[in-house]
Amino acid sequence: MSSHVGYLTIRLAGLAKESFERAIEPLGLRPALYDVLAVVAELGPESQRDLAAVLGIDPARVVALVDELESSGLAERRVDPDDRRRRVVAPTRRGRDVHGRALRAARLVEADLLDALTPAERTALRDLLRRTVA
Amino acid sequence: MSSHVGYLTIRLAGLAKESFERAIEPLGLRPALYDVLAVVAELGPESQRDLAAVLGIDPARVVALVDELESSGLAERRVDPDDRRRRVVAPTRRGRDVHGRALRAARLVEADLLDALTPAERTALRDLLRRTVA
DNA sequence: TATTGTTATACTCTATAACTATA
DNA sequence: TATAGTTATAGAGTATAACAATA
Repeated sequence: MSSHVGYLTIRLAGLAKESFERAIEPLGLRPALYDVLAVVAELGPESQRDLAAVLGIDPARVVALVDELESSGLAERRVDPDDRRRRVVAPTRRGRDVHGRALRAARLVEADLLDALTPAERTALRDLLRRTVA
Repeated sequence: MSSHVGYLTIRLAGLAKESFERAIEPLGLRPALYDVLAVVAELGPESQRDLAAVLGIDPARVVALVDELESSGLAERRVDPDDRRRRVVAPTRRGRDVHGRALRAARLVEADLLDALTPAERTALRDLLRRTVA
């Protein structure tokens, strides 16, 4: 319909998100769960408050997401001995494994998404997007 | 966090959508309402079924959206005399006016979004996105 | 008194199926 | 019987405020 950058970006984001959802669904993940798992797997254990800050979401949402990760055995809460109000969220061994699989799935989705572009064009697109969101 | 195209695209789409929502909110529109109004204003009157097909949404959703456009005086339903099951949706004069204002607001949002890029880079980004979603 | 996490509530958006009226 | 539109219902996702435990 329109070929404005805003419109095209929203459409491409929709495609990317759908493909990503399909790719991580067999791992028992949704994008929101992936985000939490990725932070604790890549940045190391974090308190729920810090997780909320990093992810830019409300601390109340983190509760339910960590509940899910915990009940599917991908992460666990540990009470911080220095401040017993804090629950530090850490990935389990299986959580790390699933995170690795999800990362690889994401790379495949990305390659498929950019199928029509040459390597040089992919780099150009990435750089333009990076400068625009910065 | 990540600089994958998929992630950057989802972030940029979020920014674009938020800015667009803020820009059209004073006009009494949300993105879904804007989409319907844009189709009837740009492509001419359409049946609700055709609207659903063009927009890629369920006909049941169109009902509520057209209800809203109608009650805010931006569009109106007319029974098709040739097939009295069909309701043709047409913009009112005020609907056309609001659509024009929303379009201009969208152009400002777009310019603001691409502030960091040169004109040549904006064109390049648009072309790369267009080829990727195609 | 302030902060961390939790619970409860409500609100938006959307998907689905059942229903009506016309054909 | 098939189609256009409508209504009702339920589900996911999220925002908000009140609450309990700890500092």
